[in-house]
Formats: sequence, structure tokens, C-alpha cells
Amino acid sequence: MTTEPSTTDPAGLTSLHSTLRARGYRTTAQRQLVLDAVTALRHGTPDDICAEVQRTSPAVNISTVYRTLELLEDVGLVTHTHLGHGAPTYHAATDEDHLHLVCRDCGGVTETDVSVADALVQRLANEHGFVTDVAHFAIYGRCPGCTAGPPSGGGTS
Amino acid sequence: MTTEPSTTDPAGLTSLHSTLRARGYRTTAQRQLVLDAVTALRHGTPDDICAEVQRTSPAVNISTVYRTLELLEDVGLVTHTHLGHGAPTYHAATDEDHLHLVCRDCGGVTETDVSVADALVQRLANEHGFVTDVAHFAIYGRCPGCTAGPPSGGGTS
DNA sequence: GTGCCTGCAAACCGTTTGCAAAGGG
DNA sequence: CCCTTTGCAAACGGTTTGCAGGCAC
Repeated sequence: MTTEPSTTDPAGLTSLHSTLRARGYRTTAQRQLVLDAVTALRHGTPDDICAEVQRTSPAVNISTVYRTLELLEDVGLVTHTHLGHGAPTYHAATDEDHLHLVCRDCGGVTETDVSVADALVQRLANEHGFVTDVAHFAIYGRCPGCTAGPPSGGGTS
Repeated sequence: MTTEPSTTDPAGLTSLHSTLRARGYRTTAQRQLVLDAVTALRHGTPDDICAEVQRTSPAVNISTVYRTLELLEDVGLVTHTHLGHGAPTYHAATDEDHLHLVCRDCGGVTETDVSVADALVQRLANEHGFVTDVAHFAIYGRCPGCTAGPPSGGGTS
């Protein structure tokens, strides 16, 4: 597995290799493919990620994707966010953290800078000693469009 | 909400009846039992609620509980919150809204007044025209205990 | 060569649905 | 009496697990 500090490194394969090695894990093609897929999709469910991986390597199994996502999260290369009802979405750690605003009516998802929650994070730290990971859950409510006119269908939970 | 100050009304049966009637729904024993269970448990999953209902009426089916919870939420008598990975927890609308702080390490859940998020809600309204329902998703992070010492097991997602 | 990692299939949890019977208005 | 609501059973989406074989180290 050629792991030279290449210039066109899709998703930090080098960092994958060393990060895994540092924790005693092995480097495998599947793990690289999953990391690449997470990075490419930006907001992928395990299923999305599996499909993306299978475009390159059709034999890769969904259970491997689950196991790999857990492992990559454990070593800090990916994170996941709950947008509601269904499967979580995965993000590469190299991506900027962001908040997801999901609309209860249309189901639309808007991204926002985490800094909008700075005051909340501060208060939770000061008043409860709680260290907040704001990006882990979406923020639920009603988007401008659906607040104005009537709902348009969709709908997330 | 029409909330007559009744004296011995377990969970607002009166309000249940009129609320349902107002929307053209029928009043049934199951619906009263489910509302009572939600109120009694304060933080119950559909499964918890079903078990509680079945203590009184063993024949009630889990699918009825799901259908009823959806209906009660639709008419505004209950709400649900996602605490993480698993099943959502249901709350009676008569209960005060509150935030849930869930710890990534021990899985513990702490309740907080929604007002800690006032600044966030304001900013989202001003900057994005987004009307936030802060209580719908938990707030994820690390509790004081787990920030100090090492993790203690558990773990929610 | 050793033991981690993978593919496969089956189990699993939470939830939804189709249907016929029961019961509320 | 009609039509909503229910119980049952089966299907469903998403996820986890046990196992035998394969591959990284």
C-alpha cells in the first residue's frame, strides 16, 4: 500500500495510516475507501457511504462500513450528527464543524457556523460544568419559508 | 390549551376528551391510558409507555401506542425528544419544557431550563429567521463527572 | 504464522403497515 | 349503523453480531 506523502491525497490517506498505526489498528483498503467516501459525500449516511465505496469496490459489505465508521470515529477522523428520525450523517474531521438547522415542516437542513451557539456553550460550562459538543445533534425548528407560508410536506422528526 | 383546574384529574382526561373532540377524534380508553402513562413516566420511550399501559390493560398493543403517541403529539398533548441513538422519549405537554444534557461518556441525562438557550434562539431568529424548538434534541457533551475523571462506561450517541 | 479484519447471513431493535374485528358517536 | 380505532402479524429500515476465511503485519 503505497503511502508516500503524495500531493494529491484525497482524504489524508497518510494521516489515516499513521493514525491507525498509532492506535494499533491495521490499514486496509476498506478503511481508506470509507474515509474517502465520508470526505467526498460531506453528509453521508452509512448507506450512502457504502454505496459510494461500492462504486470502487463492490464487494465491500455494509457491516464493514459500520465497523469502520465506529473505528474512524474512535480515532477521531470522523464524527456523526443526528439530523432526526433516520440514520445519522457522517463528516470528516477535516471538515469544519457546523450546526444543522432542520425544519420540522419541510425537512430542509441548513448549515450554520457553530459560533452562533457560543453563548449557550459558555453558560452550560459555567452553570453546569458541561462541555458541549454542539454539532452532535441538529437544531430543530421551523425555517423562514415554512414560518411564512404553510408547510410544504416533507417533515423530519 | 384548555386546562381547567380540575382537582383529581390524573393527566387531564377532561382536556384529552375535549381536545380530541375538537379535532374530530374519538375518545378511547387506550388514548387515556397512553396519556396517563406519558405523564406518569415523564421520560418514557414508546416501549416504556406500552409496558406502563399494559399494567392496567394488558391487551393494548405496541402499535396502538405508536399510533396514539403520534396522534397526541399532533393535537399538542405530548412532545418527544431525541436523546441519542435509541427510541425517543415522550413528555406530557403539561410538563415544563426542559433541555436534556446527555453525557457522551456515562450516558447520564441532566435536565436544564430552556432559558439557558435563549441567546441561541434569539440569534437563530435574528440571523436566520429560524424558529427554534430547543427541547426537541438533546444537547450532547461531557458532564462534570466525566470531564474530571476518566469515563465510567455507559455511553450514548 | 498470528491474529486482526472482512464478507456473509442471521438476528436484532424500533417502527410502520394491511387487514379484519371491535366499539365509539 | 357507519366509520374510526384497535389488535394482530408481517414487513420494514437501520444496526449489530457470530462465524469462517483472508489478509496485514
